[in-house]
Amino acid sequence: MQERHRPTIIDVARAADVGPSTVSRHVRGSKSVSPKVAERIERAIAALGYQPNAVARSLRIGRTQTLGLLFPHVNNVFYGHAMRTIQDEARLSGFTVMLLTHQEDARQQQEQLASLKRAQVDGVILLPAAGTNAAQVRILMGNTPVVAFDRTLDKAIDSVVLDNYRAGWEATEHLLSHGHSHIVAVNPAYKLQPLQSLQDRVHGYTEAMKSAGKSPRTILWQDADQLREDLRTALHRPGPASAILSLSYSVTLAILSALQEIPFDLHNVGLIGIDDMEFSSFIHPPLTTLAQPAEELARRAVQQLLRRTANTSDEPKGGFMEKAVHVKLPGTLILRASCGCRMAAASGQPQPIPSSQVGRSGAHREPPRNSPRR
Amino acid sequence: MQERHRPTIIDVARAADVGPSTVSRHVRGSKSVSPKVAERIERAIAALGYQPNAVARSLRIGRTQTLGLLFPHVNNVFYGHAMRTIQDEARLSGFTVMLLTHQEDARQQQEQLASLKRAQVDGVILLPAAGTNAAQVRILMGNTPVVAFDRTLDKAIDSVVLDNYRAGWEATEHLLSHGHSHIVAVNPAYKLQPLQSLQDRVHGYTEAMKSAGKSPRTILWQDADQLREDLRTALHRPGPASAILSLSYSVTLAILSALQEIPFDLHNVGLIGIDDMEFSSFIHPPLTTLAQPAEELARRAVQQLLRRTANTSDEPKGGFMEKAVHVKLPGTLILRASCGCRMAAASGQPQPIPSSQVGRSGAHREPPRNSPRR
DNA sequence: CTGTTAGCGCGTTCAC
DNA sequence: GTGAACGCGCTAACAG
Repeated sequence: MQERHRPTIIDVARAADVGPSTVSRHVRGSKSVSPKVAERIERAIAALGYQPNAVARSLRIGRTQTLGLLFPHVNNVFYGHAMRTIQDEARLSGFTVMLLTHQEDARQQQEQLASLKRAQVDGVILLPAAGTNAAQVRILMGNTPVVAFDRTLDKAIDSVVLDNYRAGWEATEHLLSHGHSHIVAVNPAYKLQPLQSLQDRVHGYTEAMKSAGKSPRTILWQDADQLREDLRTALHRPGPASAILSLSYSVTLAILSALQEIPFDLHNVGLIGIDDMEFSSFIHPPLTTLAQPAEELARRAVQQLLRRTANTSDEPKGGFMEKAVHVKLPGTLILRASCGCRMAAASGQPQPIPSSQVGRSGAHREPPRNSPRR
Repeated sequence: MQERHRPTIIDVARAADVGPSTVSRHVRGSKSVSPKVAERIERAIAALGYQPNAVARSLRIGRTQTLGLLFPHVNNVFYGHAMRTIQDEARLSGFTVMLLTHQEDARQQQEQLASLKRAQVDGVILLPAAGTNAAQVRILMGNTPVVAFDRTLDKAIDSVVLDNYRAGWEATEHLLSHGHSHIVAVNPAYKLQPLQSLQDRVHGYTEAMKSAGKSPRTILWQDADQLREDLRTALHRPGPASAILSLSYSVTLAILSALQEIPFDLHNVGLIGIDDMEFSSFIHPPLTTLAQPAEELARRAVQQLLRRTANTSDEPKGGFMEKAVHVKLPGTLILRASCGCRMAAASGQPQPIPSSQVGRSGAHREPPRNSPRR
């Protein structure tokens, strides 16, 4: 014999012998309810097992207290870590998070965005697929706030990203400081428009090389076979590359695979990957990486989004919405052995150092104050 | 000058000069709307950029067309893969998915479940935290269908899991077939009640060892230091262990760390991990694993859940709800080098074989037909 | 401090 | 085939 019908606020009101609005006030924590009444309500709630219907509440107040999260996928420590922090941070402000993935596909991304829009989320944190049309996103989302995460989208849309130029610069600097002079960078070859973030990393690399008087060389990764061959020649030709800079997570994976097939022992070449991996320390030698400040990025993104949602519910009269804000945070070099820091490996523990300090150490030059072109 | 107010069905009705209910019928694909009227409505929708309000609709029809997904976290290939498939599968039936994480914490899990309940999801796929009280879950969720994924919860709650007993058995068998006779299994030491799935794997291991006339030995992993020392003694004592069976993803990670610190070269010991890892092939030697059939598990879970939601909206009179169904699927041994299959390693490509075939190959004995105790 | 009333946007009878 | 009216569960005015 189970109850046919979820108890509503009215059932509770009846049971506690009060008006529905009093129950409503109480459950939302208003202090203007007398202790004795509060007590009765409390008991009624417990007795009936009442739980407020968030759907009805949302319809009434016009907000869902839900944030949409649209990521490419989740098989990446950084994504997972960011997602978790976003969830925690959102919960602190009473928001829940709805996570969707678009698999790096712009079409799927639009679909998912539409479904977030229909679900009336109060805002979305978007890690945009390559080739995303920012204008389309804006049109589709109307006045639902969007903040771009990890990859910028448009100068009109808030963003929170790694300082990619600096990341490229600093990783390169570190390799140079180990005496490597032939450093080759590996970048994905995107069919459509390339990712700005990756471009920036390349640019950081290029500038660091140039200002050290070395000539930059980039390998584009299109498929496994081609990458393997390109790496083979780069590593075996006269005046061979002595170090590799991997510009992204997926590229690092590809490089590792390729090296294994050549086969070429990682011990004979320097390697730094931008973006840390869960298993960086299990590679031989353990991989030095430039890790993104996941928590901090996540927190900033949520904060920015919540700021917008607060304004959105306002009338957009007078001041309207402020200009877009673009947050750019430095990464952290995690020194393991693959860059040439053998001592770090021997000591057992990797030595994370904020990359913002790297630039100040004697061995490194400061990168230019501002990343070029916005 | 932007529109103050999202267009509603009434705005569309006015613009098309019809009644709201006609618009409603049309948008939901009813055929009983004359072509000319349909045309007018279509135009009005496009002109206003109307999008149905899912919140209002949900309130009205009492369903949200949303499935809740509650996972421990997402930093695990299997989880990520499963999550993605669940999303795809759900979308095929017009459902969207809301993903939350509980960080292996029963308390957080309850909170998240409550929030799913409040959000009125039509069903939830739960990968339960260790120490979950099944009764509590049932009470909290009321008649919202729940299916346990990857870990069983209770015989009254639907579940879709790997055949863990068989997995333990087959992984052990494979090690035995390489001539290893001192095989040690490593299992996490849970503070609270242990996970049934892990118990089953241990049991499979134990039985396989016994029926081969060997004596099973299990190491419990409590913390890094203790594990390292236990492994050290197991590997160095007279009559040393020649192979290790890791019973879960996180344990494999711990073992890898420990081995690195001992230090002990993986080439001198056989190792199989239950649950595949993204980077299994980058370990030296590449790691043989027993992978879970993520897509199939995911699909089955969604199907089972949707079957329940269909019945739930029914009146629970007559037949009421059928008995819980428990799906158990075999895993797949992915042969790389760490188990002793050197040839597989040399050929470059790992050789996945359905574990259901393993038992039939000459070198292996059949596991008992049914897993013991339910 | 508390109860009454009127919608939020939509789907669904039920008449026409 | 089509429109009018009611209500899903809750909150935000208002009265009192």
